Amino acid sequence: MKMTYTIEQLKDYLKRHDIKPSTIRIKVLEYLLNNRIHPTADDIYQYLIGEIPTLSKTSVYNTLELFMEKGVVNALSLKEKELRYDINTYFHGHLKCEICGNVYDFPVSEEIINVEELKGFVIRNVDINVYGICKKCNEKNKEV
Amino acid sequence: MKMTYTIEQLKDYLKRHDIKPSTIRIKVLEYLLNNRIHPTADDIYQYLIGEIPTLSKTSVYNTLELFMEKGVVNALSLKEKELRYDINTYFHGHLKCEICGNVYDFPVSEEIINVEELKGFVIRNVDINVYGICKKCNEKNKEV
DNA sequence: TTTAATTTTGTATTAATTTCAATTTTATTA
DNA sequence: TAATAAAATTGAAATTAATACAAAATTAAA
Ligand SMILES: [Mn+2]
Ligand SMILES: [Mn+2]
Ligand SMILES: [Zn+2]
Ligand SMILES: [Zn+2]
Repeated sequence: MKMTYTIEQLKDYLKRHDIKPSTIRIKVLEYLLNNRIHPTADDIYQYLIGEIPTLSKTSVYNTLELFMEKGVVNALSLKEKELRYDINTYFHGHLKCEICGNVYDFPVSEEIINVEELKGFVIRNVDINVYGICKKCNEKNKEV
Repeated sequence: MKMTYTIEQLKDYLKRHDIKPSTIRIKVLEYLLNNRIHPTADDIYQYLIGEIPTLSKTSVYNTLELFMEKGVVNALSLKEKELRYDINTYFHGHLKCEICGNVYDFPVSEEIINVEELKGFVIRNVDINVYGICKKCNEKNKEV
């Protein structure tokens, strides 16, 4: 894991989002910022248990719940059992490769929701999820 | 429930999708065609148990699984616990009202996925999910 | 320090979905 | 038609991500 943030930066990030910094919250934030792979709660737990041996999974869930309330992360509801979490809250779409399981970002125009049928709706959130095969896996397939 | 399909029509619908028609499959299909509310497996079960008292929930799941394989329905993975099922497999978006819980359709241009970043990807499926407040609930709110 | 507030933990619970073997129904063959 | 094979359905148990919640630990305030 590339270490690109100081503890002070992480603390400030949390404070700016109205979150009191605790060890666990700082570590979860650090993980999310340094691993932009749309991890599941378990991904985060499995990594952090190596750093905080007393960590409970409930704490990871609590932290992510708080992060969601404060707008630090978005949850991705893809066609899979577990939720994934995204520290990038800027409007964008997701592609899940059904071969390798990776979830990639791609840009989406906000124009999508400018349709007559949505006039009168209050839009709080938009999720664009694409399922298919990523470039890498596609090229690997051709070789065979 | 409006009854708009004859048993023969329902049987043909299944046959055209390479599905052997059984009583349960016909009933589930009929429910889906007549109740375009994006129901959950439990919605379907709760209604059909009144018509088929011996029905098991597993059969509803089995049927929906088969329907998905054969392209009769799509599953909607919204930000909620249960999956919903949609007999309308034509490309369109969904809006979930966070007040009344209803899920509405809206048209989406397929242009969305024509972005440079998706070149090289094989796209199998696109989900557009919007969360907010529907017109009805919004107007009800204003009154208060 | 003492007390109060907050955070973290661990266990139990929930609930949608899946698994799978047994049973029932339907189709095929003799 | 009866016997047999194949397919569909059932029901109970297992799975598992997420939640509830009270006790314990940590941190902040008085
Ligand atoms: Mn993302
Ligand atoms: Mn729909
Ligand atoms: Zn891939
Ligand atoms: Zn509504």
